[in-house]
Amino acid sequence: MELEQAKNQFINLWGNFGSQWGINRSMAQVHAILMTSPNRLSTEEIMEKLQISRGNANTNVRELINWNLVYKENILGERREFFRAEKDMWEVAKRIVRERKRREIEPLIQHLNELKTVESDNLEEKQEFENTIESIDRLVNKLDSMSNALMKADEHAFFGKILNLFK
Amino acid sequence: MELEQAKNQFINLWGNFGSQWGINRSMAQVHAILMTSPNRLSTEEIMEKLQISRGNANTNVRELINWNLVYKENILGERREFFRAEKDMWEVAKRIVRERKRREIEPLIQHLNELKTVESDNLEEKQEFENTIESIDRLVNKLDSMSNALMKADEHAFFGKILNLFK
DNA sequence: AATTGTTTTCATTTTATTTTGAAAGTTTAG
DNA sequence: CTAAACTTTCAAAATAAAATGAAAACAATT
Repeated sequence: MELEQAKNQFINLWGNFGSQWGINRSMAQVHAILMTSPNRLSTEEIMEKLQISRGNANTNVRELINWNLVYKENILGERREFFRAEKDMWEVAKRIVRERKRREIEPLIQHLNELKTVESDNLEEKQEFENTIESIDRLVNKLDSMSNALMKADEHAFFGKILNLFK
Repeated sequence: MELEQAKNQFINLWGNFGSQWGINRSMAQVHAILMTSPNRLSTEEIMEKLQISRGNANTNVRELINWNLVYKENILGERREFFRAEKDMWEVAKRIVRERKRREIEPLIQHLNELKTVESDNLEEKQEFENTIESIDRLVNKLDSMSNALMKADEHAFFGKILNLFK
């Protein structure tokens, strides 16, 4: 396949994939274009290549910077800003996990805690509700340990070996 | 907190959480109401409790059944259908992972494979692109092994112990 | 301190997604 | 067979989310 065509397909693919996981299409596409570009790009170039507006490009680049997936990078003697994506995908994955945990899982745990004990005359319903919340809470904590383990997996080579045992 | 209030908060919480992860709000809410109900519910009751239309209730119950998170369950002598949610949250998590893998990750792997080799005169860009795709491919496969391992984690008690080492 | 190049903001518009509800379809039972 | 009970479908409406672009803000340069 021709490179330009492949890039377009990839931008498309990554955009769709993102939106299935609650990341907006443009943000994923900006990420895609930066990931596949050998050099840093200006806002102008991003707008151009993705055919999106200045506001859209700006917002999503900044959002990617918040997620720590993209860096601002100056070019000597150039006034405008250039952007470069983190290219180590394992690093990217870790940062996404870290960020979604912070933004979504931790608040979820907070809220679940508040729902752990309720008052009611209907003992059966009360029990059922508390069981459900308790069960979700255990799950969330389990997933939390797992993700912590995984985030450290690459520091501990033997973890990778263990994973393969379960294949 | 009073039970009814807590249930409402939970429905809300679960609905929001779902939509951050690409599951639509009503579907997550139907799931929530079924998870916290001690008895199976009819479409009518779901409509009533969530204040949603018949079409909406029907569509999302069926979708949950497709995801294998909800069962149709008859009551003797009752003509209409009743629904019950899987209550073991670890089971729920496994089914969601399995389903999203099947629906989203496997097609992604397919597409990435098609992008693995490209033709271009611009060797630097070609290289950069191939590296990125390769890197994503490795990541996706790594995550795939991990999720396979995790899905079996509960069958292998010692895996859980290992996870804790990384805490 | 005025000009120019650049970034950011945000009210409005556009697009995408979700929900509705009436109609069509299906099943059950007399 | 057919009426009643119930489920499914889907075009249209409502809502939510994302994108636009012009104007404001900012920063560097003269």
